[in-house]
Amino acid sequence: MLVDGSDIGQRSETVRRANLSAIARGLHERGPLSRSDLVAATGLTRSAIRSLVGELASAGFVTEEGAVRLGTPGRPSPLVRPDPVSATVLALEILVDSIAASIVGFGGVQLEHVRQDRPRLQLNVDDVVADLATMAADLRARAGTPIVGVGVAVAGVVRRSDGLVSMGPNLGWVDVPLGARLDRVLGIRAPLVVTNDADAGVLAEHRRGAAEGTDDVLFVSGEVGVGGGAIVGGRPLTGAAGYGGEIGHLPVNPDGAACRCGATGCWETEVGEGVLLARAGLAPDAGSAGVDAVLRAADAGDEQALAALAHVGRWLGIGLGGLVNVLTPRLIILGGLHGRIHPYVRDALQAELGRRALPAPRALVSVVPATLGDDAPLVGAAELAFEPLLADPAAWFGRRGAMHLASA
Amino acid sequence: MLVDGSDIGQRSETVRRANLSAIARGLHERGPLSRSDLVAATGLTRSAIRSLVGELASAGFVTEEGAVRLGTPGRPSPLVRPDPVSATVLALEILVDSIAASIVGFGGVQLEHVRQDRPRLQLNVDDVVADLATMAADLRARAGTPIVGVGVAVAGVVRRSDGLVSMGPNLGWVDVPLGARLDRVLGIRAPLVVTNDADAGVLAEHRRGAAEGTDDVLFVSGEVGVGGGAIVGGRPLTGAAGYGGEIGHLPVNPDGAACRCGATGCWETEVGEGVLLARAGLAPDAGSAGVDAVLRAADAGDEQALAALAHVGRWLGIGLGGLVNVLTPRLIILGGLHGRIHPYVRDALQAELGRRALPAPRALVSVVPATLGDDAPLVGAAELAFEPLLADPAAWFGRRGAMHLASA
DNA sequence: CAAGGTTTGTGATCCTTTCGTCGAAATCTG
DNA sequence: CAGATTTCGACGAAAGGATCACAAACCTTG
Repeated sequence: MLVDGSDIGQRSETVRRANLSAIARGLHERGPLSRSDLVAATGLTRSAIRSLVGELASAGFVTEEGAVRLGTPGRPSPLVRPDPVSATVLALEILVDSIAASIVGFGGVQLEHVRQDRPRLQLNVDDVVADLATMAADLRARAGTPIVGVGVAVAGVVRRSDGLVSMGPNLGWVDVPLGARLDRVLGIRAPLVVTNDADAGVLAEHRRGAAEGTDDVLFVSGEVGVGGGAIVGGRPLTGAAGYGGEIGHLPVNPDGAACRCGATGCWETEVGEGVLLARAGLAPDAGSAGVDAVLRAADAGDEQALAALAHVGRWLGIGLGGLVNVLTPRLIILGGLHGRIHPYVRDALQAELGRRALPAPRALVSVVPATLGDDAPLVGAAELAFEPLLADPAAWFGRRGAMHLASA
Repeated sequence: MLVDGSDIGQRSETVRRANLSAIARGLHERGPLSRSDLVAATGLTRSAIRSLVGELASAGFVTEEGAVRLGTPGRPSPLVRPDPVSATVLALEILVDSIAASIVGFGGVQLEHVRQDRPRLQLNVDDVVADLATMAADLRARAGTPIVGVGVAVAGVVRRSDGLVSMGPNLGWVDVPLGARLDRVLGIRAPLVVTNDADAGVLAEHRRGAAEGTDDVLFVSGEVGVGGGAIVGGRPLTGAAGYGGEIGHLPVNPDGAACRCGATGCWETEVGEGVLLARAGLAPDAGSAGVDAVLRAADAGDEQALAALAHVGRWLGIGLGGLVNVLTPRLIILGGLHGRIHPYVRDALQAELGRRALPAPRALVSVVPATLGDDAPLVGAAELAFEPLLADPAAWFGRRGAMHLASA
């Protein structure tokens, strides 16, 4: 019997929560701000800001530093600095050829970081979970900070609600209850959220990368498969149940090659790593080193390599054209494989994009390579893990996150 | 220097606005509710509801009726009823073969309605604008109600910010400043918003049609072209600048037929009306009557008609499969042509959809025909026009909308 | 028909949170 | 050093919902 679900009745306490959240979010996303910056940013009065900042400070999340004089007249405003060790999150990443973990502090500072390259095999779930748990325990011991959330980015189709990986074609996973398993093994009493690697990637680029300040973004991340994530109107595009953005399986050539998903002619079958390698005359599973070889060959003027890149570029443009018509992003970010080959495929891509996309949306969009590299999903997972804290900082005032306890 | 843009500082007056908005929206979308229903719906106290409803009542937007006894123990709660004539909107629709106008009252009641069929020609902008103005003036004179907003749905690519129709292939329009022109001609001092017909359609189905209560919806409306609109996470999918959802121009067959948009192999070229008619052996411009003929022939077992329908059904499934992977809707609504042929293409569509969509999102989605018919865009335009009122009812307390004035 | 239970409306008062305004403090400029 | 500028800190004011007690209206039961 809800009127709107979110538009539920508001009370004065709601206001404080929202304002506290706005301040915490501002500090987390933009770094240290003076109190007067916060006044300007929120439109609240100095009195209100003082009270709110004071609350955050006494809870330990921020510190107030003596005013820095910056040459302007008037009494200088003290700097409010998010304290990185007051609240941290654990971010985990499961990609096709590596797993990684990091601990990120409030404000976005990476405090600890480990990456473990893995042979590109079908990764055994038990091994991955166990290894991540070890890595996490190690990092936590080193950092010694309270954990307020856990974010996991995985190369697969993920149901947000419970972290079920319904399908991870490149990992060989089917219906793996990753969220539940990690939650049990890690024993961290803080919210855990699992998401698709590209969805995490676009969040990362939006918060701390090429898409800062842009509210309509499409992120395409090509590795073995092609993943995608989007920000639409400033919020992540997650469809029902939190699946969503599987743009690699857009049918672009229905009578084309068979795809690992069972269909034929998915976008992935025209722009994936395997296609590029095969068309360049290499083994489709030559991996990252193979891609390097293709690019070197192209630099040297090798016809076959250039043709392979042209093919991928053209089909990138075709698929992106369709996606531009549907989603109208202002920015398309190419990550992973496609970020690397961007300089080589740019012209073919743009030509085809110009042909496929409708003029009006076409005029708005630009295509750029990603700026965060391999760590994008990890950064995004961390950002996602911070969400509960940022949405309602007051809820964390009592408990200082999960320290070292596994019991209820 | 905004912290979030929307997450701007909140104050106590924000709370009242939000609560007033929640009540107004609840009444508009659900119809009359008792005060105790509102208490349950919003989570506010009886005192608060009393005060808020009182405010709406004294502004004239709602009336309170003597309690209806419904057999349950306890004091009966008076019914709060939105007053349809207290605030109305003007909705306009420009489709390929008809234009229409209606006046819709608060609560969603259609008070006046006119539709004018037009020969399917390139519609002259001046004529359309003039005719709509006449229709609107006529309706307004008959209704005599205050207008709080104007919504326009048009079969074209629309920039929301200013109502520019950048392209209306089936109308023969290019870069028509429809919003500005209508605003000038109508002379109504109330917000005017222009939107794509399919975007309006999905909003209508979401509020008052097949998708009530479903937060992830894809609406496909086939007429001469193929339009689309989506609701994602409860909110309309409008990309940058308010373009968006042009799913008819998804490339599904890059080496296929030429599309009116200039590209080749757009979805539209496989599932549009012209394709169905041509494959059934009729003239591609036989229009609605032609479609009827095809369906009758199919009923009679005509091979060619059945094959044509099978073709469209198959390609519908292909395109929808891709869109399911990207957007993960819970419901796909087929409107216009595709709603009419749904019974005939269902099997081919489902078969192909099952093959193209990934299992997880596939399992969530169902495909149904639209329930609102030709008026869907009109209803959606009205809903959109109500948005300013619903978002902040208090802003309308003083002025009772625009009555009959054209001056500033 | 009367008594008791249940639900809701009403009004007074309290609590929370922000706003507005004051004088004081800290800095730059001339 | 005086003046201008900007901010701080603190106080009371204002707004709005919550709480509580009580009355009203309905049902059920004997």
